[in-house]
Amino acid sequence: MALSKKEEFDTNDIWLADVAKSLSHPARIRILKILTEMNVCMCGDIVELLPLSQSTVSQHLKELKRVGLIQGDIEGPKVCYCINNKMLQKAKKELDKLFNQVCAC
Amino acid sequence: MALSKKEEFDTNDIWLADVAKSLSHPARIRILKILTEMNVCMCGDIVELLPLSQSTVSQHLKELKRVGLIQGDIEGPKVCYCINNKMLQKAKKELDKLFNQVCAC
DNA sequence: AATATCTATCGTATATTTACGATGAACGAT
DNA sequence: ATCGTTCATCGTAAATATACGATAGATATT
Repeated sequence: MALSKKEEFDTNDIWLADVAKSLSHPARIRILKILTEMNVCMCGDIVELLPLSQSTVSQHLKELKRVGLIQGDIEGPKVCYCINNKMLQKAKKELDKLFNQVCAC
Repeated sequence: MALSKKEEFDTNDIWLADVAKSLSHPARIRILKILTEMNVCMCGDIVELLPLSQSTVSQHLKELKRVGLIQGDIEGPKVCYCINNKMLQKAKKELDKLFNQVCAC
């Protein structure tokens, strides 16, 4: 694609698009739900619940961490993942704002 | 990537992920806002407002049409694009549901 | 110190996305 | 009938995403 033009858009639209991107794979939506149900859990727990390899799950976790929707705290050899409520609230708020702008809801 | 595993997930999660994917580029978020402001408009109008070529804008419109967030009605040589309120409402509702599930909002 | 466990990262293959110019199809106007 | 306008699609190139196995690093346990 030569050069991405994404950066030429509005900062907030770029951020919203980025949040949407992090939600754009069913595995990552499932991971958010799992982390909510379990409160906290390790990568290995999630691997057992998904039809994906450990390395692939790790990549999906990385993507969710990148935008800040989840956190990972190292606990010895394990990594304890959990929801980042603050960022999810922000995401919800901004998505709501978008939908209120573009849709007569 | 060999084979995509997306289809092995829950149908609703797949749909949500697909909606999120359609929102995962700032150009497409901007297009939704433009269509709301203008009520209806042609592809050419949008091209003038974005730093992208006509063919690229056409692709983005196609992606939004694919998930049903917008509609395109042919009017002679022109195509009249507009917001699909019904689908945006559904998207908003389902995203709300997700956030209410995964976040203590 | 050696071992087992857990997870991130590397290397790799393939699929998809993003971007553009060029072309062609559809239609209105001359 | 020809011309101009509008837009989708084709062909193409490069970037990014998805998936896996293998490996390496970190830390508990023995």
